[in-house]
Amino acid sequence: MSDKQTFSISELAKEFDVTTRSVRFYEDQGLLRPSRRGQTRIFSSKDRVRLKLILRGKRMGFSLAETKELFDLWDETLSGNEKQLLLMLETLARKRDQLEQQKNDIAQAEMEMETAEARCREALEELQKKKQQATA
Amino acid sequence: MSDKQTFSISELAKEFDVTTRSVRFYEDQGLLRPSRRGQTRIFSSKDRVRLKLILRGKRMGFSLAETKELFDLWDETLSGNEKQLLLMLETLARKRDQLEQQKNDIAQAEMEMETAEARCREALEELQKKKQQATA
DNA sequence: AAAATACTTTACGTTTACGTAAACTTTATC
DNA sequence: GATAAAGTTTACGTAAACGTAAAGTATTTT
Repeated sequence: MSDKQTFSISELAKEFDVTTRSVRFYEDQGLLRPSRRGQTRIFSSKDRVRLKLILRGKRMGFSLAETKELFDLWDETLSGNEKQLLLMLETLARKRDQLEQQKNDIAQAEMEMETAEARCREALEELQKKKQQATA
Repeated sequence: MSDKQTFSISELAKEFDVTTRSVRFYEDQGLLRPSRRGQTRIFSSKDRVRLKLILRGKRMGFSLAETKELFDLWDETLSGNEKQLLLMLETLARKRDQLEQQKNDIAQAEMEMETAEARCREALEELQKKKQQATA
């Protein structure tokens, strides 16, 4: 199934639950590079991986431009010149800091949500007591 | 320092490194509710907390509308009626699922960045070897 | 061969989250 | 009392990420 070689635009759109409009937009912005049979786009499994990365990036709050930068940088990195390799390492380090920040944010949010939930449950119990008193 | 009771718009903007424009915009959208002395906004420490939450929300990929919903919901929750309490609990549960998803995304991203970094380092070592061969 | 289906390009519209400028008031400083 | 500094409202502008037609092509199904 997933080791399929090529994909139509609607196959990808369906699989990842996005519109074809979005997929075409991502190509427009240089994030995907499908080949063509006539006019029709043919997406490779590499495109598929990239689409997955794009969407994960979005969920993590990355802009398309940021994601594109990473893609481009990685492509150049593969060309194997030293300067590009070092640049990539720097970029990776910065992104890691971002991820650390996000993990902190999430941890904080989780804690606050736990205390919020606890308060809700307490308040609910209070209400139950009053109900019982009313019936007594 | 931080137990100050009131804040001017520029104090808050400076502390959180945002523009006054943004702060006013957040008020416009109903996320902050400063009082006034004449025309001038006076922010409470509650507003300050909310601003912090807004910005963390943004880093986590939340829209202002989403954050506002949470604020409003929490305000109504405090009014203590049962329906609101249950609604809040539901909402908290959904948000938790979101956080789980984000944690997964981050974990994945971290793994991929590690392998990317490893590849870079390998490629660099290759280059070093070739350099040595060239000098030999 | 007619109709439905899937794809295409072009292009204007929309929402979010502000930026930026203009014109004005209030408060602090020299 | 002038002038700078910090605040205000009003309003138009903008970048990002698509939505939404319009109008056409290509293929498949009936």
